[in-house]
Amino acid sequence: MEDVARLAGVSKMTVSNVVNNRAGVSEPVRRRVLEAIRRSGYRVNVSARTLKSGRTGVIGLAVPDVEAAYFGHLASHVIAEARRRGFHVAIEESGANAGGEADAVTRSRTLQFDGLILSAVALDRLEEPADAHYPLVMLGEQDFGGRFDHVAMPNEEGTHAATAHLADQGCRRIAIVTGGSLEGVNMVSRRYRGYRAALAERGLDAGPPLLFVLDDMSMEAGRAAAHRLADSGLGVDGVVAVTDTVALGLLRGLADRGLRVPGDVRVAGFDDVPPAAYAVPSLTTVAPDHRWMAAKAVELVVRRIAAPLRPTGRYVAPFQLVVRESSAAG
Amino acid sequence: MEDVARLAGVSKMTVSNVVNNRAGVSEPVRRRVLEAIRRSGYRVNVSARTLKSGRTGVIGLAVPDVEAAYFGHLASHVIAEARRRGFHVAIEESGANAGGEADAVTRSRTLQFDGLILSAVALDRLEEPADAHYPLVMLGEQDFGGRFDHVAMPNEEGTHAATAHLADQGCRRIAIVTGGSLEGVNMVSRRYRGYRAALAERGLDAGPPLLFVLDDMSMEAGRAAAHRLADSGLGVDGVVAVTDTVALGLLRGLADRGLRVPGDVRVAGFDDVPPAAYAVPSLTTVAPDHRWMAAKAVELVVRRIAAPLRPTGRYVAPFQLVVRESSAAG
DNA sequence: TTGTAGGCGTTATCAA
DNA sequence: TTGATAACGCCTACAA
Repeated sequence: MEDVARLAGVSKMTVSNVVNNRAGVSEPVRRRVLEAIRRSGYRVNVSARTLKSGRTGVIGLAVPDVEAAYFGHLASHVIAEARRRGFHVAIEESGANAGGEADAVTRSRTLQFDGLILSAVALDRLEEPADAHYPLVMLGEQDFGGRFDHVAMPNEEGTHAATAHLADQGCRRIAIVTGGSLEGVNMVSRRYRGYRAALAERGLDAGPPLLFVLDDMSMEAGRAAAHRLADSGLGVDGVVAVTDTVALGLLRGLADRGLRVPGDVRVAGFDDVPPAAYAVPSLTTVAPDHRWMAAKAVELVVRRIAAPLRPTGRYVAPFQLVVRESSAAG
Repeated sequence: MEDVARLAGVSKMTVSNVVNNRAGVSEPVRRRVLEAIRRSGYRVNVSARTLKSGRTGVIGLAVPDVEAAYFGHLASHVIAEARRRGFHVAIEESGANAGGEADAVTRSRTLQFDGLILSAVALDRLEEPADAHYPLVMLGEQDFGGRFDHVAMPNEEGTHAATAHLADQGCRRIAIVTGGSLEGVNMVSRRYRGYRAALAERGLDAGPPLLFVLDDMSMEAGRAAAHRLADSGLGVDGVVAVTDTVALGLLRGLADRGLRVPGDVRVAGFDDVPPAAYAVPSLTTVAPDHRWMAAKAVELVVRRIAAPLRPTGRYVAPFQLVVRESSAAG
């Protein structure tokens, strides 16, 4: 900066004013400075600016697993929306466990992200006594008792719609394939509740034999569940999967056992990840409005960065049930 | 930091020494300082440290599209390897075009990433006169004339192996579905060359009618290509797809037209993304060693950060041809 | 309209 | 083994 100032024959302060487009710099001086910047290849030092201002202009996005299709999808929307608002996004991987998610918060502050969007799957009790007002927006399904801004998925509503749809297509023995804990309030328990409610309304069986619980929510686990389901002799004719990833594994596992979809079994997923539309058969699924969620989450962090003490809010994403081949009638 | 120093009754410098695990601090003092840190909730200010040291400890990873399965896959390996070496990874989206990729480099320097791994698909002539020694590692397929460290895919070798395999399975009319420019040296032209070579060795047809060029390399484009291919009357019995994403779209498009895979047409892809194993039918594909590539790329940036002037190198990833249902014999 | 002084939090250097 | 000082590059506040 000093070099530029010398080259242009002005002070550092004038250079700063030009760089930041501040008023009060005469046109000829401004031009001299810009020329000097160009010639010297000067570039502002973000660290110095950050040190002074206390802001980095970076929003963190912590997701359980960057590899999962769903998160790539989400990330691209968050990046776009943040850019629109003049922020930059840094993606963090938290691992799908409470420790990793708590670490992500700590790391986010250490790295001085101005705020963090945390797609939490495991963290239900987050303790942050030291600095309770770090701008933190929860994205996901758990219950945080109103302590954080929270963009939620339409978990119950979505699964309810998917289950009801399968029933409407003629399914009578509808299983659910899910993972994680059915205790407490989280994605899994909420989706399970939507499934139960839809079956109850129609007087259809629900009970444990139709409940398949996975160790994790991977494609491989979905595939294994399909094998168990096919071998169970339960006469299952419909399956609600807790996520599309699991559903895609299911489709594969049912194919392994020679079961036709939708001929023998109808399947519905949740998320509408891109591969869902291209699977063979294409996958019926609950499609939350990801763009809406991303935009909302970014809006909330940005607002909270500006006003750390404003009251928190909870917002549920709108969704559509996208009906495709995997649940076709007849 | 001053607070901590006061609390522990030492100087800021001693606090710094304790925080950084430097030798030359007596045990009792160290303990006092750690206790003071704990009580005060002190956290180092990364910006200040960066300002002083000129290093952020962050490596950028610029990918064309965070949404593509392949890049999520890659990113998770890069993150793991970087963490092992004490670096943090920031993921950037460049858009699959030369402008976006050049911007990614500029942004990387503005944001003061210590180095950048650039998965370039469009950038063939990168000009950076101002600061030619920014640690930059190219990941991908283009030819950079030895100006950068470069981790390349086994493009020709891989496609050659896939094409030869289809021929060995009995295919006689093998098409290729690809995208982008066949001019110059890039991923697409390299893969095309591997395909031509394998066909030539076996005296099989190649020529333009069997070449399907896409506008982009999306699933949707792959699907559309399958429709064109099915409607072409060319009697195609094998297809080499330039990527798995395209191949998965192809499988979908062939299903749309009632063509059975592998019964009527055999298909091979490139990348071995996770969904490839779970597709119906599961996809035969060229599987470059992604972990190896990620590790190599990180190793190269880290080395170049330490020694900006060392000579550049080019490294080609090892690969395996993973044979699955989509190319089964008979 | 432009310039000067001081400080953001850290660490390298050198002195005690 | 510990501490004082200066400097990293920028920006706020104030003075000219």
